[in-house]
Amino acid sequence: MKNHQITIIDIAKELNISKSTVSRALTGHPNVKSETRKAVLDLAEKMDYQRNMLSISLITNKSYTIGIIVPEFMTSFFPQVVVGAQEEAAKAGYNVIINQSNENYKTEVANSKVMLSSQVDGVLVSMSKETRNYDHLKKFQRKGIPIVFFNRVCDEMMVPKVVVNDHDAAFRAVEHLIQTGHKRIAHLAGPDSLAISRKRLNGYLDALKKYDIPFSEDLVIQYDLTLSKVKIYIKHLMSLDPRPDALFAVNDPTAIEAMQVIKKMGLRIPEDVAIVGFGDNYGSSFIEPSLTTVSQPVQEIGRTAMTLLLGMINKDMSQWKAVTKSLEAKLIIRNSSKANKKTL
Amino acid sequence: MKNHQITIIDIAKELNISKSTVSRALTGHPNVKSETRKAVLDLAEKMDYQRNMLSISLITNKSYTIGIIVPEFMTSFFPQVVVGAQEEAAKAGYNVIINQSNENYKTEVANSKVMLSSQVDGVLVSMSKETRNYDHLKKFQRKGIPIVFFNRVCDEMMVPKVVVNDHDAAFRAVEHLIQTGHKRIAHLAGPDSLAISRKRLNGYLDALKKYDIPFSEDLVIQYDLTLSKVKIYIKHLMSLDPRPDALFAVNDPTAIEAMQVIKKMGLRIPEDVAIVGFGDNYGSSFIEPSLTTVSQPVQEIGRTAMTLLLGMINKDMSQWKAVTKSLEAKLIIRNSSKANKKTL
DNA sequence: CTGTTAGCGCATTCAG
DNA sequence: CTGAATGCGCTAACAG
Repeated sequence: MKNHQITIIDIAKELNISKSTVSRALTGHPNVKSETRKAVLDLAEKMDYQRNMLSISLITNKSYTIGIIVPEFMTSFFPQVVVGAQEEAAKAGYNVIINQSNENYKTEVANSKVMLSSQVDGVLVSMSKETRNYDHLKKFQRKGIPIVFFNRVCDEMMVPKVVVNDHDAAFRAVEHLIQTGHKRIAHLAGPDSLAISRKRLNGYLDALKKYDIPFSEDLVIQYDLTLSKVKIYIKHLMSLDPRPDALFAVNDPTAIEAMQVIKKMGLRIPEDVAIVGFGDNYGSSFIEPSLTTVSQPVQEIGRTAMTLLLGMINKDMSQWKAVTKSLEAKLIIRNSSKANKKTL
Repeated sequence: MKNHQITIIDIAKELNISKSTVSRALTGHPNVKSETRKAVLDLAEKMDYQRNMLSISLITNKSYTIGIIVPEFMTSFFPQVVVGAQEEAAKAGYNVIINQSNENYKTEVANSKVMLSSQVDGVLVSMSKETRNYDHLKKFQRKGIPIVFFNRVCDEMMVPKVVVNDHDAAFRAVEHLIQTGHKRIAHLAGPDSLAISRKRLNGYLDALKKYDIPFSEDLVIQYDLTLSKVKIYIKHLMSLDPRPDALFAVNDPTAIEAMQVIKKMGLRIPEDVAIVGFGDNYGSSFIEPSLTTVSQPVQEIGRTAMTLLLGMINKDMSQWKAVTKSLEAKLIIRNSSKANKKTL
């Protein structure tokens, strides 16, 4: 267990010079004779010296670590965002520690405590679907630790956020269904606690409104994103009379689950029911029929959020701006929503 | 930028007692009068005190951080493994920092340096497909930092490893193809640098041998897992005369990519070509036709590897054992490999 | 150019 | 039970 670690002192002793000189040589300080520097560097290399970031962090009060809290890692969305964020952080010499809340409020609170005691220099957060109290997140603000939200953002907090144009994208998705002749469009929506659910729902409602399609309460179901429940809702929706001729799902996993159920019921997609999802998750392009969906610039979301965060870290708090970056999500029309035969 | 942090000193001053008493109270040391302890705890809570792990780590020479190096985050495999590993680490009070090598040797080396300077207490590694030199990983061993491999393991190093029974699973996959009447079975294999590629290839070869099917060199292509190249190989394979009647792919992404190409060529799956993949990645169950594949206990791989690692951390080096845990992967028969008509 | 000193926040001796 | 002193590995300010 005793990790005997090579330190600056070892190098100093070996070379019979002072620790500070070694430190200077190692950190590229100008005031070092070039031969001394070379000797130090060579020996460090030879002895396999690795600087101990812990002590540096302790002194500089910077850990060069960014915390990322995500709700889940099951679908391709969050891992992809993390990839983008990580790349950007690495470029700037920052490390990333990742915690997943498992869509669970308590875990999210615990995660944020971990981040705090790990002395992260900043956090990227996408909230769990359960989160309705934001004290644990506001704590970062209070402590002067920059926080940036992405995707599942917190309306209550005045901090930078990275989202996609959910409303518009949802609007266009539903508009597309309308324009291909669909009239009874159901919407399997997300929980009201998430702003993205509300925005997508509003996009749906506004599209109906624009095309004078009466809104029918029966056709909208808000659910908690537990995929296993999709079956119940779809069976219910498909048993309505008249049956919906299209479905707009709050995200791709929901849409894909719905498709399986619908296919098993013997209904044809898109002839009987057209489907549109949201997210362009992995698999959406090769499910049969391929899923019409809204594609989000996933990695870019991560990169943008991280860039925003790193910007804050290097600026004074007084200069922080609570910008909300809205990235472009665009509709990808595939086979699950071909024109409705009856009307074309 | 000035993160004014609340320290033990602040609490000590406020309560007019010594720092050591505060420290003792906070760490649950027995020798503290219970009212003093209560006062400290209450004030700490009120002042929102968070212990600074950095300094503790510096003293104890333990960072309570585990590094995980994975090749990629695009498919569902590694994120899922990480989920399992993280959960296990969290239970034991450990944090996880994740780096992806991007299937790139140099990045992997850089990652391992980061881990080292972050003073991780241990590392979980799945190597990039390019990695052929293991010095950067052996360095952990030399420094007494426990290392556990999973999935993409290093044969040269005597350390714990977590894998699945690749050979047997591949054998059974190919056996299944043979038993359903296929005779010309192609194999799109992974690069020779990865042990899993070799094991799966050997499983393929042994299955052919057992059933006296002559091995044809034409039918095996090793490739570097760059999905965009699959098209070329499949077109080539399908142009052979006689055409292969089945394909065993080294992993699911490869199989899925192959299926798309084959379908576009106008061939029917499984009638003209049966397909079997490996991994049971996300999407394999709902691609059309659904993909016969080998399912791996993904999260369990992560959990097992982390358990092994944590075990080492708490033991003396002399007690470390280089066990190789082989988890059970099992064949899942779906529609991409139904029996060959000609023979049944 | 180089050495000396102080101290980051905390746990842990050693004395009371 | 409590306080004072030491030091983890390193950087930075201060003297040469």
